[in-house]
Amino acid sequence: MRDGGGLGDFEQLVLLAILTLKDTARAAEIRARIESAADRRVSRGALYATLDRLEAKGFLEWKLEEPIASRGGIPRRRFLVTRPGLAALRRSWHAVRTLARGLERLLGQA
Amino acid sequence: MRDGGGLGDFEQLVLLAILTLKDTARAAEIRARIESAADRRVSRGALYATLDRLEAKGFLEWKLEEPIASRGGIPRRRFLVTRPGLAALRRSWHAVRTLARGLERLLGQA
DNA sequence: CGCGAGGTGTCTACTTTGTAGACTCTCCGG
DNA sequence: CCGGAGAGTCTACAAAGTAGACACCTCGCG
Repeated sequence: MRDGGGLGDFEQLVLLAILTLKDTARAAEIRARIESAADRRVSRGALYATLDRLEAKGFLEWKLEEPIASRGGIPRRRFLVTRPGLAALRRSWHAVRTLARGLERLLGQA
Repeated sequence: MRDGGGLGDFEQLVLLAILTLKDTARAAEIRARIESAADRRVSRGALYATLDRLEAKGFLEWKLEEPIASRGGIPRRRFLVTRPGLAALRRSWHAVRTLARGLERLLGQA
């Protein structure tokens, strides 16, 4: 499906969340960010599955943080959007922007 | 999935296309609009399946046009986005806009 | 008339995405 | 030792996306 360049709707939200969080993009933060922005519940399973799929497509990568963390020395993963990931996001964004042109008032973008 | 209020990415494009086409939203036009805006191929099967799903969810409705059409007197369906459909689209739009805030330059919205 | 062309909608079959919730592992405090 | 908290994994299924073949109608034409 989607030959490889397409993104599902949740995938888009995840990539956007990572970008806005910059270097603090950890699973928990990503999840909280999406939940507040989209005002809906996001299960951890759904998030990790999506992160895995995006990684498999080469749209994001991650590295472990220093396990120096005070609470529970468990190293957490920090996510980053790759070049291809950003490109894919741009394409999706562009398509929506193009189609929504002229409908701003109707959609209430204010 | 998505309790009923959510929209998939392609569903969003279809609703947007119908809105921009106003009263000329017929299957063929919708398809052409999406193909040019998203710059990708859209099979007729994919489009009709999505239109059916959106109708089942109550997000759009249609009525037959006068079969007066010159070429092939086949009555075509004209699609309309319903109130609930517009509301759902607004929610999706809002979520993306919120998450994308501050990333406009990066995404190249110019 | 009978037939192919062109346009509309239907159906089948399958892949990819989205999602929840239970489960595991580790470290911590008591 | 045990229970709690946090991070990530696994299972199993529902929903959305997609292509391409199929069916039907009307027109134009030999």
